Amino acid sequence: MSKSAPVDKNSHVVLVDGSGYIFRAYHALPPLTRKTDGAPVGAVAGFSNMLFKLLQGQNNDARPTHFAVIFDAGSITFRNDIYDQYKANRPDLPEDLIPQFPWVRDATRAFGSPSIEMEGFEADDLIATYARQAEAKGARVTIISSDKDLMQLVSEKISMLDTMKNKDIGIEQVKEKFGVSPEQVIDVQALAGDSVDNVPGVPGIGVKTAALLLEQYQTLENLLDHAEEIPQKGRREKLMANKEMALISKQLVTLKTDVDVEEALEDFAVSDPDVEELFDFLERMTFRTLTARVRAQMGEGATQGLRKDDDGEPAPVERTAPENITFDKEKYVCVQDVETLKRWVKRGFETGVVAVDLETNSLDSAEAKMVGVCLAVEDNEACYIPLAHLGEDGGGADMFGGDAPKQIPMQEALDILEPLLHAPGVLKVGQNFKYDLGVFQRYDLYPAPYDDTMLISYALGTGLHNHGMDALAEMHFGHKAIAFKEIAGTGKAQKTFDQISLDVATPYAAEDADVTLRLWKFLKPKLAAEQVVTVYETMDRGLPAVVAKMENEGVKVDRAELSRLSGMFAQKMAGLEDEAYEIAGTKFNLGSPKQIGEILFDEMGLEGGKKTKTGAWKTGVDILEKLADDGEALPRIILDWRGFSKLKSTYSDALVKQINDHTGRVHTSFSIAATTTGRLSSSDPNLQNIPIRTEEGRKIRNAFVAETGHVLVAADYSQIELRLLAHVADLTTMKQAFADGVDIHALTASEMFNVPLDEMTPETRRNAKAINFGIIYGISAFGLAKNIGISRTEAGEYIKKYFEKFPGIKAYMEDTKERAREDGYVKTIFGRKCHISGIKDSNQMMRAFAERQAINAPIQGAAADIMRRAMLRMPEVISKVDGARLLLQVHDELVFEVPEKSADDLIAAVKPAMENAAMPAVNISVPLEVEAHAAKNWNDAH
DNA sequence: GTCATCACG
DNA sequence: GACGTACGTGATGACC
Repeated sequence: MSKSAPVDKNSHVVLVDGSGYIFRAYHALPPLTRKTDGAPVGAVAGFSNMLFKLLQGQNNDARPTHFAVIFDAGSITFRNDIYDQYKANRPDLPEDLIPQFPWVRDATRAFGSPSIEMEGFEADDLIATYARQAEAKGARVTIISSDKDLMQLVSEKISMLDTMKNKDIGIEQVKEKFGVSPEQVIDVQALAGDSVDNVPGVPGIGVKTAALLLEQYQTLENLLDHAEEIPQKGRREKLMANKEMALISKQLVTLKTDVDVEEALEDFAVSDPDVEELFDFLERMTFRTLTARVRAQMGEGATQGLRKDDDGEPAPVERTAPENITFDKEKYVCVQDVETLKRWVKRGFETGVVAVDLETNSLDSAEAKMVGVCLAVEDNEACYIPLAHLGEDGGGADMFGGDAPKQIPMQEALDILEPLLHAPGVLKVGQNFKYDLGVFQRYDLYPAPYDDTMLISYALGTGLHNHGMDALAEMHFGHKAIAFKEIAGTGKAQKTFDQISLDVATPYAAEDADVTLRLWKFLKPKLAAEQVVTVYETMDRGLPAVVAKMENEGVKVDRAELSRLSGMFAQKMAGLEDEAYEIAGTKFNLGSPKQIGEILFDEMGLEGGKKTKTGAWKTGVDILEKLADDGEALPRIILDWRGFSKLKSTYSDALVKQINDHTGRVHTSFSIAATTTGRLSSSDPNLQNIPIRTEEGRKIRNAFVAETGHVLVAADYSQIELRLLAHVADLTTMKQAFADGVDIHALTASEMFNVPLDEMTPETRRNAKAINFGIIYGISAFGLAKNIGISRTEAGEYIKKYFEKFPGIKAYMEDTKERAREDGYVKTIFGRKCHISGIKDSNQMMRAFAERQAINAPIQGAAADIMRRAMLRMPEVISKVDGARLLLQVHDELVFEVPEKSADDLIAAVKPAMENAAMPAVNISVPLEVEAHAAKNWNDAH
């Protein structure tokens, strides 16, 4: 199948570590199953996608000229003759991975690539042999793998590529990892050993120490010869006692570069795959998306395009749209007269389900004007109703007046649509419907009932993918919708939708509605199948209308006060700059971490510098704080400057720019389906991170004010996450403390350190508080130690003590991790599923990270669920208080604006509604408490 | 576009 | 005694 071509300096040889890839794909990718029989095919899918991309040359700057996938054959190799324990502690293969091995080889052949393996050799040895052969002929080599054992091969000509992280591994990256150049990697590995492969190494010597020793002695052999000269007693003795082990280890980690291979390198020249075989394979695996991609790439009947041309130059990537018979854009209709519109409305009443999508002239929903409306009632049966398109751009003052296309007058069209939008018997379906509802609200339309496909997808589970239309259409239908960029252009010259001609606008706009309706048909039934109907109905479904209203309300900020603050911050910064230049003896940019690092550590030569992974000096708060404590003046100045700079650029300057011209208020955008835990997020501007912790920062909060005659009411849940932890982990002592209204951090301190409550020092309480938070975050000794500035050992003891004093916590953590491993997700007490990826990762660090996420998600998620439930009830709750409006949500806090005289009424209504928001779904075994205060500005309302 | 930093819960 | 970590977000300026 593959053909032969000479390998020379113009060649690019790509060698894929097939076996390594399978394991990583298996752990990193969702457990996809085959549609025909439910067989596990996740790793095969990941592998096939990667092959396709690599052969196209998407991951590399140059396409391969020679390409092969190399596998391990069997598990016994010549290394077991050297050391019988080699790879002896490998865990058994996961059951659902085993059947995928032969299919991965099938995939390789289907894509027209050689599949190489040899009894008695690991894939790594074959790769090493071929790579060195190609290098000798002057070719460039890319090894597709992230296996550190292959890093010894890296050279000027040979590099590695980690396709999962899209990360190139060259000489520099190897030096970072091992602290030595590639030639010395085997010596480092021989000393440090490897627990994964069960390479013994020298006990007590790790990579860091090994690199240090080799810096001095160059080679392992030289080091061992001079072992008795090493000054440190421990190292000397270990080295002398383990010479033999070190040498055996070196043999184990050294890859063979002279395997008597059966296939010649030249025979790896890429050639066209057998199209029939390829599609046959893709169909067998039921890979819809990839099939569409391959088809799009190849064009109908064509086999070119996947591979290089004969002249060796990369062929241009063909941009053929996937021919997808299910989407027929020809059938979309542009509605320009009243009679046709009435017929579409009638169709909507007949089908009872209508996808609705608005086109506007701006992404900013507080600003956007309606430009057109789309409806879809059946597959391929969709229309676009233009309402405010401008004429062709032709220059002249009158350019938008004269030649606008024929359109139904806006108000007339909306009057015809209104009965449909408000009909209780017609379900309106949107995708990210919050946006459309926000615009509709400003035209006094309130579509209901409605479904939101983005939220349905979110309720089905978070953490696997985002829930935007492009992702959903691609994932479920293998369909790539027209991108807005394609019709409007990019950058400064980008058109707004009202400037786009109707023949272009119609297919784009109608397609979105068509896709939305199909997504609804596909996803809605899954809610029941996945047992998340209650999640969707009671925590998600109604949010778009509530949040759209909040965004439209906006919040008032005091422009003059913010400007005054900007001036004040600028003055303080200027003063600090002068002081800093004085000390440093030179001018520099205080905003540049790079320059700060160089001045502090290179020029001034201060101790305690650490480097980031990119090799720059670390200059974070913790580092500078430490230097300042040691009596250095400059770090303190930099920290103060940074504080003012942050306040000025991110808040006082930025907020003024965000004041809407028409409303005079600031309108944020809340994302309802963005986070993995169920929280909302806020952006443009982010109003969920307005300063509060420092005195200077709180001045920003002073500038968030109520209208004349009104006040802001801030209502926040007190320690909701800790209360939920006490509930879900069934922590008896803690639950009792909450019931009794005891200071929970003081209680913790008293339990942990045996101090009576009335003798508690603030210091002790603060430490206990940090531990409480740590538990919620999936505590680690290192993290706790860093946070409260104690040793890791001490932190470890605290944690142990905590587990003793609060039995239940340990069980909760273990159970949660177990659930994540078993199911791939964890659930909140309200049933929201949060997928945790990486929980089975072979990398210990990734796994630990996933475990902490698993522990945290049900707690943070339950708090988010409760807040969602509370928000959904707010329209009803505040309707009894005249003029009360919900403005903001900050995770455990709601901010309202209300006429001054009604503030007490509002608090009386809101507080119990929030406190009982978990009911009736879950009866929390600790009381939830809400604190609410009213004031003229947000700062004083706390 | 990515990184480092820092604001919030 | 080697790894390198507290959970969830978004905005900024510097730098490539």
